[in-house]
Amino acid sequence: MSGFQRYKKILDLFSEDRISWTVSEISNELKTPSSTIYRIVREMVVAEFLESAAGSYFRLGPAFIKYNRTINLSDPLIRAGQPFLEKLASENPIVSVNVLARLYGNKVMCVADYKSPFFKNNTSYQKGKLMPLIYGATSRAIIMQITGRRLDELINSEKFFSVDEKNSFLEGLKVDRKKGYCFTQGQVDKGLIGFAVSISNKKLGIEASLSSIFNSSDFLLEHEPIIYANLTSYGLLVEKYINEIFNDIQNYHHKPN
Amino acid sequence: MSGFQRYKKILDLFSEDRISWTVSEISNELKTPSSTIYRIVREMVVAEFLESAAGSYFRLGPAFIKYNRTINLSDPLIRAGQPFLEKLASENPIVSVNVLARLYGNKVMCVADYKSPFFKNNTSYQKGKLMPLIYGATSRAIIMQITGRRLDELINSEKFFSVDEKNSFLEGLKVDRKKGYCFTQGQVDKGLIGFAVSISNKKLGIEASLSSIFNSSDFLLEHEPIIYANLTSYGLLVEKYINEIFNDIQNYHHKPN
DNA sequence: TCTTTAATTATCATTAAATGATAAATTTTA
DNA sequence: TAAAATTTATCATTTAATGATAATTAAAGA
Repeated sequence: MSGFQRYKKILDLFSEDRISWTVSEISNELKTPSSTIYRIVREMVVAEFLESAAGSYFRLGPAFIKYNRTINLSDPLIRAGQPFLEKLASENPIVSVNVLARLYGNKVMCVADYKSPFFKNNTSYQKGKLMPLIYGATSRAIIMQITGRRLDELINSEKFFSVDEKNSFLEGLKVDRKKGYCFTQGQVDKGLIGFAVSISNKKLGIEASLSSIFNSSDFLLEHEPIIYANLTSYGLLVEKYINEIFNDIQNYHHKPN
Repeated sequence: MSGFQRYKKILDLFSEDRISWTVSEISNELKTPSSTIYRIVREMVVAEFLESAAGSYFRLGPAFIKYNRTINLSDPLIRAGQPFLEKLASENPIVSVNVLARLYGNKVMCVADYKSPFFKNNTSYQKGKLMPLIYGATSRAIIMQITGRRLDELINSEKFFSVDEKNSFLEGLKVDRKKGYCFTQGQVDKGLIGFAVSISNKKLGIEASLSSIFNSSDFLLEHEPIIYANLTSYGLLVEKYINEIFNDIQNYHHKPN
C-alpha cells in the first residue's frame, strides 16, 4: 500500500452499508498496524476528508461536499446536461426520472438527475451511485458507443450466466447501435422501464448517456415515439452544449495575459 | 510537501474560479518539478479524483460525486435535517431559501438546502460553498454557540475593520445567545434577510445552524413571530433526530455478531 | 505528409518520508 | 477510582518519493 492508494483504500471502506469505522476496524480490515492507521486517519481528519464521530468512530468528512460542488461547476457533461433534465421531464408524456450517467471504472454512475414531481417509485439511479454496466437502458446507451478492445475489457469485467447470454447481449448492442437508442424493461428495478440515448464527445473523452425511466404501468405503446423524439433531440442538444463548453474553455485558456 | 497534503494541495487548486489546470501550471504554482507532478496526477487520475480534459488540462474527477453520496447518507446533520427543509419552506409565510450549515475549518459551509419553488433571487448559500464566518444569520447561529478559547481562535482568523467592530460583533453574539436566534439584513447578499437558530449535539460534535433566508422586499414585521416559531420548532426537531440517529448508530455497532 | 514542439512516461541515484514496534499519555468505561 | 480502550509520541529500520535527465509519445505547424 503506497502513494495515493494508501489513502483511497481507507476512504473506500466507507460506503452506504458501512458508514463509520474505528481505527482498529480499519487496521484489521487492511491488515495494517493501528499506529500506522492512526497517523493516516489523523492526516485525513485535518484535511476534512474524514471526521470523527461518537464512540471512536470515523466517517467521511465534509471536504467531499465542497469538491462535489466544484465538480458540478466544472464537469462538462453535468454543466451541459443538468439544465435540460427538468425540461425533458416536463415534455415526457408520463411521469419520469431523467438521468445523465457516465462510465466510472468498470461501472456506470449517475451524475445528474431530475424526477418529475409526482413520480412515486424509487429508481436505483441516484447521483453518485454505481450501477451495473450491462443492465438497464442507461448503461446500455453508454457501452453501445464503445467498441473493439475497450468493449472487450469492459465486458470481461462482468459476469454473465452463460456464453449465450454474453453473445446475445453483444448482438443486442449492435441492434441498439443501429436503432440509435436503448430500451429495457425491469432489468434494474422491477416495474420500471428505461429509454436511453448515447452522449459522447471524442475531444473531451465523454462517454455517457441520457435516459428517461418510467413506471411500466404508466407506459402505453403510443408514448414511445414521443419519448424517443424527446431523448434524441435533448441528447443532441446536450452534445451541442458540451461542444460549446469545450470551445469556451479553449478560448479562456488561450486568452493573452 | 508530504503525506496527504501532497495530494490535497493539488486538489485545492481546483475551484470555481479555476476549474482546470495543466501539469506545468500546477508545477509552477506549487514550485515542484513537473516529473513529480505528473506522477502524482497520474495516481489521482487512476483513482478518479482527477480526470484529464481536452488540451492537456485536468479537472476534478467523478470520485467526489460518489463520496458525496455516501456523505449525504452518513452525515447525521444532513440525515436528520434534510427531510425537514421542504416542510420548513412550506410553513414559512413568504418564499424562502432554507439552509443547514456547519463549520468547515475557519469557514461556514452549507451542507443542505431547499428553495421554495417561486423564490427568485440567488443566495450565496449553496451546498458545498464556503461562506464567511462572521456575516449572515446562518453563520452567526453557528458561532454564537461557541465560547472560550475556540471562539477566540475562530474570531481571530477573521479580519475586522476595527477593534470596535470586533467588540460590537461579540456583544451582538451575547444578545443573540439570549434571544435564541439570529437575524441579519443584507450582510451576505443585498436585498436578502436571514433568520437562524443553532443546531448542536455535543456527543457528535455537531456545531451547526438552521436558517431561512427571505427577500427583504417580501418581509413584513408581522412575519417574524411565525418565522421564529418555525425555525425554533424545526431546529429542536432536527436536534431530536440527530440524537435518534446517534442512538441508532450506537445500537448498530453494539449488536452482537 | 513530414517536422517540430509539447506532453507524458521511464529511469535511477539520492533524499526523504512512511512504517510499525513499543512506550507514554489521554480518554472512556466499569 | 481503577481498568481498559483509545490516541499520541518516539525512533531505528524499511520503503517510497523525489527530481534531474533521457526516452517516448502525442499534438501542432509547415
